[in-house]
Amino acid sequence: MPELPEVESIRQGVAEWVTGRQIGSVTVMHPRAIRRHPAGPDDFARRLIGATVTGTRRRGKYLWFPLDTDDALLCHLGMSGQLLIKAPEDPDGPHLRIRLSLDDPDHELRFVDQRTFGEMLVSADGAEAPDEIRHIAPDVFDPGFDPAAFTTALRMRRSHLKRALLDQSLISGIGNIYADETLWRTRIHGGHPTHTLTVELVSELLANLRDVFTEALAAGGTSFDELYVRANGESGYFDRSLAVYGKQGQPCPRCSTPIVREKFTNRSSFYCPQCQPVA
DNA sequence: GTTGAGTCCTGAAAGC
DNA sequence: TGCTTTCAGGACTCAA
Repeated sequence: MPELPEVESIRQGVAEWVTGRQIGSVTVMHPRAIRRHPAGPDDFARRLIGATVTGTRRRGKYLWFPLDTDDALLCHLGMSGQLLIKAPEDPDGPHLRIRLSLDDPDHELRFVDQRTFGEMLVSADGAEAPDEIRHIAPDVFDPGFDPAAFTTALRMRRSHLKRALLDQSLISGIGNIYADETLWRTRIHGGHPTHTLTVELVSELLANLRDVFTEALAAGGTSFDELYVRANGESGYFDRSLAVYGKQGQPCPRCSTPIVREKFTNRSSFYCPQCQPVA
């Protein structure tokens, strides 16, 4: 499940292979992969063919490839999306959704997505900042991220903390795994009312979030199965460092109390009932 | 503004 | 063994 560290690992992995490369051909194997490109696969391909990729950028879980046409190829990996650099002669595999050939005879870019929650689209004039993600807030590593503004916005919410952390219009890049890990490090329950949070606690939360992301990025991301791999096909190994996510019944690394799993906003949440008492 | 439910989808795992 | 059901997740929509 790609969250910020996984998406950033993938961005770094594909950058050297696509930057400066001209797109040769585009094949859309599954229409759902471009469902937010309403003009259809022919238009999708027409806008890409002949364009040169000028870089790779990311905001939260979205990444995009600015093009020399001022358009951008925007991508969200959803639950199971992968961007892979492959040799053209490598077998397609059953979940190949989009293939982009480059002016590099030995490599091509493939969008592979088992569960088809991921998508690509061409954003018109989106090279600098695609319109389609203008509602996505900066992530914690974005130079435009304002901790004071985030703290104010969070405390003005009448919601629960975990739900707010997963709201990409408030802060981006956080998914279920890193939300649970950050909450555990901050010793706070996801159901904590946002309007009762102190400034100091939000500051501690953000510091822990940065730490979790930084450590995960250094590990190449979290891989539970083959659904997340880096551009070179290798798995990340941060799952070995997870304290609570997926650890129900196992001892809390801090106090040895068994980790609890419960449904929260239609998602599984994992927490230590001793370290993170219900608010 | 916020919540909760529903939708999309696939494949593994569990249940029968 | 084979079929059916459940589950996992992110983004989005919609009714309340």
